[in-house]
Amino acid sequence: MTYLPLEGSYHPRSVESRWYPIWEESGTFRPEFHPEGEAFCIVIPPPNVTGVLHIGHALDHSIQDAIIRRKRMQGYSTLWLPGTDHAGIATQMVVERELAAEGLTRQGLGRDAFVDQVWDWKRRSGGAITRQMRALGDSCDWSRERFTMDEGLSAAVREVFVSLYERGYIYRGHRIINWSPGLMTAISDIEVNYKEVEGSLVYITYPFVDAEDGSGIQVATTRPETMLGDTGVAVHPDDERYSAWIGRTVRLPLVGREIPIVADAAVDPDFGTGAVKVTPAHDPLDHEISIRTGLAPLQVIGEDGRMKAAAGDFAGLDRFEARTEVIEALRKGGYLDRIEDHLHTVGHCSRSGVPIEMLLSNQWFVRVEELVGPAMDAVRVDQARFVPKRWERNYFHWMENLQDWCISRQLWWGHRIPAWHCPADGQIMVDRARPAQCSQCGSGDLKPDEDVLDTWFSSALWPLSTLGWPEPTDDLSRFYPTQVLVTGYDIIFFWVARMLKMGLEFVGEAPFSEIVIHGLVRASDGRKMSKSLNNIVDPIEMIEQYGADALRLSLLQAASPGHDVPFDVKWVDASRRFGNKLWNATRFALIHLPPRSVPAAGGYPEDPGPVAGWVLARLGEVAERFDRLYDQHRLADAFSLLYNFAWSDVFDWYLEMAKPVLASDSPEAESVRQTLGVVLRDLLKLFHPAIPFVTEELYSHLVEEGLLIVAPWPKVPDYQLPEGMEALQEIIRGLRGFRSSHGLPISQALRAVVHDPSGVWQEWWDTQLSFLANVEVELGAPPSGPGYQRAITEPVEIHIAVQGVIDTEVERERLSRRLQKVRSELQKSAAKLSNPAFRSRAPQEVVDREEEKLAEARSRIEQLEDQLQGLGGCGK
RNA sequence: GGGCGUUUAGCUCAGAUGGGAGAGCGCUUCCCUUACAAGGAAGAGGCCGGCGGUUCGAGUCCGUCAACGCCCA
Repeated sequence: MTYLPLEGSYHPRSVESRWYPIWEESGTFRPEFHPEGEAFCIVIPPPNVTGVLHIGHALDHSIQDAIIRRKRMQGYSTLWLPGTDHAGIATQMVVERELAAEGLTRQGLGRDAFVDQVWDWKRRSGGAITRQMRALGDSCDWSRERFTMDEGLSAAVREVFVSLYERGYIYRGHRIINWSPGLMTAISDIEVNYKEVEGSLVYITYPFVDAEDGSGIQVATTRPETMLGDTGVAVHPDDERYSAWIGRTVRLPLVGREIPIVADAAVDPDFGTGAVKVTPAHDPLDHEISIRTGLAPLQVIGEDGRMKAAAGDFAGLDRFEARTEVIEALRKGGYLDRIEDHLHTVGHCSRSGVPIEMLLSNQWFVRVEELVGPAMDAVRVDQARFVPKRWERNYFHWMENLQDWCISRQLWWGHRIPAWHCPADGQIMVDRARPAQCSQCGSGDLKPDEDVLDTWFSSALWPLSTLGWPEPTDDLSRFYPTQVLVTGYDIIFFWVARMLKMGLEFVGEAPFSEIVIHGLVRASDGRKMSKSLNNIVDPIEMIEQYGADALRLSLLQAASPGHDVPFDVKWVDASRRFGNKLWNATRFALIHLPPRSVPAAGGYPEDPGPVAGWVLARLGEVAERFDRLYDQHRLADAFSLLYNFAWSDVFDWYLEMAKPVLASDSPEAESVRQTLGVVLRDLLKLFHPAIPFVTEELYSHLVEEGLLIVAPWPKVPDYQLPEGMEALQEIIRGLRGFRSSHGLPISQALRAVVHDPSGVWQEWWDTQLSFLANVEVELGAPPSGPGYQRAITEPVEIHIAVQGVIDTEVERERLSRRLQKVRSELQKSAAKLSNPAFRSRAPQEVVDREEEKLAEARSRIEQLEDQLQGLGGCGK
């Protein structure tokens, strides 16, 4: 293969388009690439098949890919299992909208034809997600891609449903659920958005049946139309205002029904009048009260949001029209006392935007009581650990307050509930396949259940079903339980908890050992991204503009574990600039090294000189800390550490210090050149999990052979930190500061005499000072007389020949400022040390360090004062 | 009402186990030095939300108050 040199600057587009197919075709994404390695598996939180990736996915995937790529390089048999979710409601709506554009409805089409349409739609547009994932660089095993409606996964759903039913954990019940009149289906809590609404509180009198004077009990409600379905009035048992009235009967206005006043502790005496109307069919709390007090439910609002026949004169009206009409009728009848403005929260269907109805409905439920215990224990005993740990508190809190889970949905797109009804005798049969006949009456005329399952039901099985369960597959035994789950805190309840419950119930093991929780990506002002605020950032646009690497790195660096991530394009730009920097550093290396000459592993010099030794020692130190942070999933800290090391230690210091050495024919040149190669190679390796494309590209120019994606993870040998590097850096910074404050440009060469009474000077400093500070030095006694200015005092004295070019006033200011600083340091140390308690109770090493600081400050002050005095001599 | 989180530089945020306040961006000044001006060098800027406590020592631990945010009811 001929070698094409690197372009002069970094263009993410051309680099990123190249590598993905190479990686994929080389089989590196598959666990089989490392058949002997220890298994390491992450299942992806499946994105919604109807959707496109948003910036939150980009964060979620960046973290997963960063974890999986490092493990792959460490030799694990890694599997990142991709897939998508069928997203019942969302998908059905998308297709219905499409049909509507052609003037069609799903009802018109019929169930089977409609479901065919959805599959067709999925085939046409379901690939958007996977294309975007490739653009992001996600290194998942596409050969194992799964979809929740795949046959295998559907079989898992049926198996679980039937098993849970047989164990008595699934039942059909008549309970209060969230109902969307817009979509005509039960919906989950997550699909309900609570919004503050300016409503009103309506005070109504329900007259006592046995009172001649028309007196009665006053109730307050935000939903007067529901009074048509009232079957009682409840007060708190301890409420003295009403205790005498408990047991009396009132006549329901407009309807005439006689209903009792009952006592129940769930009533809030401070709300309204303290007496509440009880509508068991339309309010969960009322429903509970009705069960305790024996009040019968009466449904007056229908599933279409219109009043039912039971609403009498109001039947057929829309629920909001009915509200107005009821108020009017109450007014006419003299039952209406007053109406107050009232701010309250109303649940809206997140998909259709319509206010939801809580209503009593026949639905399928999962009883959670028995499933909760093991799922909590698994977290309690660290079989599954939340990272950061504090999220387990939220988890426990939620698990302790669980309600039975309504799993049926009145949709057509989804897993059909494996139940059959016998019209003859009403018998319901649950089975893996259609029963031949009714188990009770023997009739062969059975009707399948019309409903489908909540999408979360299949999501709850994701780690099991994607690995092949209930079949005893090789993947299942090799990769279950998985190692890490990466997801946002917003779905701990809806998803993570349910996976834990199902995994424990059916396999007896938690599906993952670590649950890495990240936050939500927010706009740079901290607000949520939303269409209405018009502040949504499209990750694909970011990729086109700045490159996937830049997007990934900026997200990873900004995402401290478990916290929300404010997003700013500026960071992406900063990351892209980092890519350019890395690019150019590699170009620099390739000036001094033949292309593809660095070994894929090892190659560290045995006996580096001070410059190479320093950077190698730092590399080792940084790599170790980096690994430690990484293992704790503190990726933001890990990559920030690496970023700063790369830019400051390697690019700003090492590359610069390498230049004069490489230009010389000193014996050190070879190890500096060699080190240049291995340090850059290791940087590329360490950075690869975050910025896979650019690192792979640069690696291909630098390293002999092999792909970076599967290159061995760095193992840096121990190097002693050479003496004198920090002192030299201090001297260079001092000289640069001196130049800067006196306006002496770097182009102006300076001469200096170095007085080194303690003999710390190292010969190699000469070259570096000449190159990095443009100062030629000679060792000698401190020169006396004018024409020299002492610039640095620690650890040596440097007297710069200035020949009258410096401004003594400026220098005086500079020194005074420094003096002030050192004096305050001295004071601090002195204060500490003069405290006898400090000396007696602090550890000896802390005291010693303080002593050192004190001594150092003293000598610096002396020298600075000396210098200032010297200045005074040359006039001001 | 219950639970959780946040409060550190102009902005956005790091600061394990208590012991010399940090990064990125922004700002000021200088420099187109042969990897990179998408760059380099120097620099300014902080009663670490308030109060109280523990401790020889608190940004860090405890209590309390305040503001903001999220979740649940």
